[in-house]
Amino acid sequence: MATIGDVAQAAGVSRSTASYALSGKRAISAEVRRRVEDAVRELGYTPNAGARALATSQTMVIGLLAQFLEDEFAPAMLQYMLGVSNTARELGYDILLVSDADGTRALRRITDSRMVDGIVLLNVAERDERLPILRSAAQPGALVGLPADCTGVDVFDLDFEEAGRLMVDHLHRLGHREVALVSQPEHVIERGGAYVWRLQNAALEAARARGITLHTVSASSHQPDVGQDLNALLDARPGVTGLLINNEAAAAALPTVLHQRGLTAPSDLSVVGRYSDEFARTFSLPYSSIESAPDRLGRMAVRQLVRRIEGDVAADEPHVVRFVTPELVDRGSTGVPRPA
Amino acid sequence: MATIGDVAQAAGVSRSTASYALSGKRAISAEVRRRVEDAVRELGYTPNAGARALATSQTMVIGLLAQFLEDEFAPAMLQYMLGVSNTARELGYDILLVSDADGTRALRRITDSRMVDGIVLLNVAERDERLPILRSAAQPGALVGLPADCTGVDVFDLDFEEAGRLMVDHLHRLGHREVALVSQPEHVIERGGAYVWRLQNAALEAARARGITLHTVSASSHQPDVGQDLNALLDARPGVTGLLINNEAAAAALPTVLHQRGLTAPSDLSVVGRYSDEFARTFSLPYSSIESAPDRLGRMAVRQLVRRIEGDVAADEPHVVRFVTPELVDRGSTGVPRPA
DNA sequence: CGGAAGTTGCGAACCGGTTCGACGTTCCCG
DNA sequence: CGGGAACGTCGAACCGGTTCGCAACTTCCG
Repeated sequence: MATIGDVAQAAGVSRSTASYALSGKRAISAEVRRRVEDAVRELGYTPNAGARALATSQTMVIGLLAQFLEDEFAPAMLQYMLGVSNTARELGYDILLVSDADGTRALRRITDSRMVDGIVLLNVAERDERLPILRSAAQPGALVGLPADCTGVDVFDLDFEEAGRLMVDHLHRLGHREVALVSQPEHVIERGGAYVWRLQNAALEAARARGITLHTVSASSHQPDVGQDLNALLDARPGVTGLLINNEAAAAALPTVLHQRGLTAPSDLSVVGRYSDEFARTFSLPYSSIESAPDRLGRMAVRQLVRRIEGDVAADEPHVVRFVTPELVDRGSTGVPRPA
Repeated sequence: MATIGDVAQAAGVSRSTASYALSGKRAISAEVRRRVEDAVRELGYTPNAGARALATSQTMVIGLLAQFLEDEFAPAMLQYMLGVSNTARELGYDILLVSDADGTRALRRITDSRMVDGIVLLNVAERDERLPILRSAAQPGALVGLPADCTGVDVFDLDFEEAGRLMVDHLHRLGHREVALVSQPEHVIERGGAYVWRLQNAALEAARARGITLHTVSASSHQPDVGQDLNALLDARPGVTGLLINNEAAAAALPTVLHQRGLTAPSDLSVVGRYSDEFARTFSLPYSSIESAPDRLGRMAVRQLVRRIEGDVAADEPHVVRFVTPELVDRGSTGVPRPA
């Protein structure tokens, strides 16, 4: 492999001159620049990433920490990952993918060894163990998901409170008076998936304000349990006319369940989910839903992270906590409640 | 951040001694080793990855090229990625995730700049444009997917021919005489997804040998087109008693389609898919299927790749092309054909 | 015509590791 | 008791870039 020394020799200049000719950080005569560029092309020179990282303390790599936990719905995570990855490439960065079960050790490893210039954390829990490590790291960090303590990092998340209100309001306006909300499994909540609570509490609050009944249940994220959970719910609450689904697996399982019970949306039951449009298309989900905007969140996180890495933002500029406003995508799965 | 120089100073030895004490590549007295290790702990020393890469020409990073193309089913890819990522970590390697649309440029970039020690290619097409680049790279490569030309790389794939035969045999044994095979969209085939042909041709061959009729169709990989494609198929071929699904999106859409038509498996129609068990659980798919073993394939690819990276295999040892034998997972969606 | 300012390129140092050759000790054995 | 081997440590060189300070050569102006 050609080094910059080879290029310099071929162009008849010193190594430093070759470097400056390529980086443009000092004035170089047109003639010399041409000779250097020719040599680069002829030798097929590409700078060695390790050497450059050593010299500049910049790796042009962003660490992406994605935990694939039991009881969590993996395909939903993929969309965040792609949002992050694509945006990073647009900005000139590569992605180091860390899917270790032990996120804390892995995080320490890649920050301490200086493999990355910054970190994106997905799947952030309320009291995320990775956060203290990230705060004490030399590299900036951006989160997708809202922890209890946001100091020292930039945070991006869907406004789950607003999402909860939106779902309830939508059904309320159509005339529904008894509705059920299907949430993530208990494990996810215990592990600190605060977004489940945020949506649920706001939904309960809105239901109370509007004077409608809202039943809340947790459903599994696995087959066939989730189907049983849904069936149990429908058995136990025959008066329910609307279903709010904040659980991807439940949304994916719902068509089959409704089919088996001979029910159709929206004539028998109105349904509103919370997932991305991409997810809906992939899984053939015919339900209106709150767009969770994973690609947009990933994009925002990387944008801000790169601004910090490149020092476009003053070191003392306060960190941001930014919420994406949820929007309801109408797929025609809601209507007036069936007569009792 | 502490450097090895700081460690050496704190331990009262030279940098080289500190290095040897940590690597164990030369004999070091117990006393000195202890002092060095104490200093490491005290200072929180972690070697700088860039410096080490420069000195050793080893980055301990594997490049993972995953293309997320239009008309391909993203969640299926995720499982290959996780198989690769988890195995890599077990063996001490990190993963550089490359999801660029332009895989060729990206591949050249990461190999030439020496960011990675080896490459895993997913989603390999019959005449994959990335292959010539990979062959001329200094790093070894492993593929998941079978290209036309396998020279210079290690190749791992499901035995799709056997899968096709298995599907046909299974229904034939149950007494089916008219069956349809739903394949990937035309685009996937045109782009070189040879596995579609491999399965289909073997299925046709087996059908001919057994004297049963096999209709073949391509279905879209998007909603709602794929549902229409399935409906069109069932309309056009009322005599069909069995369905073979080599298309993840079609498998995911099938429950809804059958429901809408008032059909149930296996009493009205026998169904066999081709996807992983993990996929079936995630998507609530109740159909028996040929296990596509993405985690196993990813694991095999990384294992062999690391063997080559670490020189455990002679440089002239021939490259391998290894097929995983498909197995049918019975989920009770097949039975004797309904009487005409 | 002399000196200040601007241009252009070079040499050397540095980033933080690894590794080779050499050197001083200690130990064993003839 | 002398010589060679084994052991433990060190200094220096190297990996391949970037960057700082300086010097040579022009150019311009008073």
